[in-house]
Amino acid sequence: MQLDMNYSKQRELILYEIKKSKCHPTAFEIYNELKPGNPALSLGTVYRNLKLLSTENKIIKLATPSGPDRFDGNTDEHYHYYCISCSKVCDADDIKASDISKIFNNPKQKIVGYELNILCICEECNKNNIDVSNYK
Amino acid sequence: MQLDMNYSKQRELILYEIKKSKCHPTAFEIYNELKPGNPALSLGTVYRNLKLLSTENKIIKLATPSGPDRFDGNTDEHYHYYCISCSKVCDADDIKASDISKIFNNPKQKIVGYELNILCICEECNKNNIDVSNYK
DNA sequence: TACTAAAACAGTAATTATTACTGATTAAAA
DNA sequence: TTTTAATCAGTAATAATTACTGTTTTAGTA
Ligand SMILES: [Mn+2]
Ligand SMILES: [Mn+2]
Ligand SMILES: [Zn+2]
Ligand SMILES: [Zn+2]
Repeated sequence: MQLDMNYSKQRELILYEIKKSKCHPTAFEIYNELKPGNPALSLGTVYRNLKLLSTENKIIKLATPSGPDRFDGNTDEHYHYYCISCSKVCDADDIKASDISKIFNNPKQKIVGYELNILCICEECNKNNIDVSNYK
Repeated sequence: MQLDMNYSKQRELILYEIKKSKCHPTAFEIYNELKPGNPALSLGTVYRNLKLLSTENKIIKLATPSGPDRFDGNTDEHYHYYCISCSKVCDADDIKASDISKIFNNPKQKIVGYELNILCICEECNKNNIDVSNYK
């Protein structure tokens, strides 16, 4: 895995962990995953590298409707399902930026990207008949 | 302005302030706006009421790509431009939920809404020729 | 390889955003 | 009215994130 930026053992570890993960982990989740095998790792290092990696476009920072920021190793522009019941974040692989841009008519702003969270009840929560009247 | 929930002077003030505002203020901005005319108002009361008002669907809580939550007195489903240079949030009035729903094919999840932030350089920042290579 | 400078580290402190607690006040219900 | 429940202000606590500091690691160069 190429960093294209200054190397450190920790930076490589953190990037590898995010790339491997499919569940859009938080900084703290990444830290907890790596800590057992790397006891000297500090949470500050995780935060610092997540910020650096995202400004270098190696990863994407996701703001979700509630809770801490999440991180995504898939840097292709794509969008997310967000379950309002269990807060799970899943990729919406079938929606493309070109589809979204189609719904505009001549915005005055210069558009540089989209963040789309599709609020939903995920399959699993739906099976469990979650009462959803309290949410939103 | 009807509350349809327990009344308090502070609750009414806060709701009125959000409804009046066009700029999607943060809790702290609302507090600062109201404090001079209401010296006894506490920030905790602002947070508590913002949470209550949004669970009662009187207002909407907005998560933005960075910074604290913002609040919106317009509860019609609508979407936002978010300037990556100055963090300004503007309504995207021309995009409808039905337009967004069109771009799906049979999601497994039960969709309950969308949060779309259109990342952009706003008109004003664009005029000022903001260098944008450092962003995103 | 050895030297130097820059970057990154761990550990900790500080800051920001938000929520929880407590005893006093206000609103709603009886 | 009297009673009960909700809300308040003020404060403390928690969660998320960033900043600081002295040490270690990496990178550039002789
Ligand atoms: Mn993703
Ligand atoms: Mn709005
Ligand atoms: Zn779920
Ligand atoms: Zn701007």
